[in-house]
Amino acid sequence: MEYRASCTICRLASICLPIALEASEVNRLDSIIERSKPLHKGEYAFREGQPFTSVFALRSGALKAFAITGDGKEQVTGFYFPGELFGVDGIAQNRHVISVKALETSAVCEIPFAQLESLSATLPSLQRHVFRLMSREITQDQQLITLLSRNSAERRVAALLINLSQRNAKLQRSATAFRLPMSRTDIGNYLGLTVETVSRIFSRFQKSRLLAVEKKEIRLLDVPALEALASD
Amino acid sequence: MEYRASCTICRLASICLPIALEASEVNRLDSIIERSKPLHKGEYAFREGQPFTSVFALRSGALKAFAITGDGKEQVTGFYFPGELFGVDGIAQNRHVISVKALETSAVCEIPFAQLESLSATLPSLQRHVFRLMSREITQDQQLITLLSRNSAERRVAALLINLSQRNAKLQRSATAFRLPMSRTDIGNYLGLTVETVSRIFSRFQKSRLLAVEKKEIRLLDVPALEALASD
DNA sequence: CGCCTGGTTGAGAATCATCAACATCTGTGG
DNA sequence: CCACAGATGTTGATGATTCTCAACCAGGCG
Repeated sequence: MEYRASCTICRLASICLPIALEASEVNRLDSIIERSKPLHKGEYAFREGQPFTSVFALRSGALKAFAITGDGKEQVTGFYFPGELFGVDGIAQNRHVISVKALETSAVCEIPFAQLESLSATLPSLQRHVFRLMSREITQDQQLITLLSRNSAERRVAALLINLSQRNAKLQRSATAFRLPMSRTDIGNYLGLTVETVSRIFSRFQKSRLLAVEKKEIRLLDVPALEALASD
Repeated sequence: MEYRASCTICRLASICLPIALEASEVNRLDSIIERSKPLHKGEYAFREGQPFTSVFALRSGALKAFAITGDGKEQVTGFYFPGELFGVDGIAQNRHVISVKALETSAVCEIPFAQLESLSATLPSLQRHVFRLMSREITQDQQLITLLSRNSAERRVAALLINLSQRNAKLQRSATAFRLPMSRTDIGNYLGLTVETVSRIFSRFQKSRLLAVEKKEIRLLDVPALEALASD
């Protein structure tokens, strides 16, 4: 069955945890990774409050991360695509502070953290890589903070589209035509906007020929203009 | 001179890196830490773009972290208080992606990262602690994201005050009366608000007896009400 | 003393949220 | 395979919150 795949043959190996590891080291990493059956849409990788035991890597599909706020509402804190690591939020307090659920059918690799820790201690490049992945998460969060802080709705949406485009490119997929795996509601929630505003901006961008929207399928028609909007 | 102090006698040892280390281990950590002369107000611990070589711990004073946005403006991403670790933003790309400068005279401990890495490999509890500190940074960033996402100006300010109060408490300082080391402009920038709005909210909170403001000195008069405002 | 930075307050303008109606899509069971 | 219900998305009208512009005040420093 497909989900028994090993890191050695995973086509994401070059952007996932095994990066910078020797073949023999990959095998050692591989041996501690658990691959369970795929997550269907709406199923959870883990939930907020749950004890932290593992970090995860996404092999296929798409996920969203979210927390429940004081007043019981959902707050989307991020989306994950193949090759990306998640679950490190739980290290600090030994339990997860966010929930992660599947936006579509997704395959995840589970990496028991205790074993990753001991393995890291003997594989300096792995240790460094784990540090690096966590640091990247910090960088991304800070970029989102910057985005949410006092930027117009248009800029927020443009920035998200450019970001998704870049992540698609990294996966050797089209940087200009892709499917948004998340709902408009999730996008709005993530960007600190209402659904209505997101919808209006999509319409506006479409009218001004920046992109073509057909339900969840997106085509970026004027990437430079979107980049300008996103970062000016 | 005071800045030659060692971890062993540092009163912050219990909340800083040495936490959970044996005495002999603390000595090994201590031996790699460099303590340079204090940073004066406005001086930098490091600047955005600078090669990443070390992480830092703040011993005294207060710092602010910020990035420069595409259009050349400052974006404040956080404040640091004694016992807190910073600089881990640089790990991912081997150079710093934010700048950190002193809001007042501050003493920092510099920890060369290469040495911290090798030491971590032989001290499991240190490795775990570094992971933990990075994870905490992620958690904090995500809380800020949640705060910035669609929350009223009042809630943002209340949440910051509560957060500062808690961090003060952790330092054995008063949780209800403290000095804001940062300017109103910095607060606004951090919270995604204009200076004027911050100022108005302080006035409003003062009028409704939630707090007493005298320039930078703050007294929280009704912590429960502020907490309710912050997290409802 | 006067300048400059940082902070406060006011009035008007703009952006985005809210409320509401309607359209479309999904998937479930008949 | 179709019909329908609930979820998801779009569009419009209105209003609130916060930004912008502007004046003014206080304190620190040459």
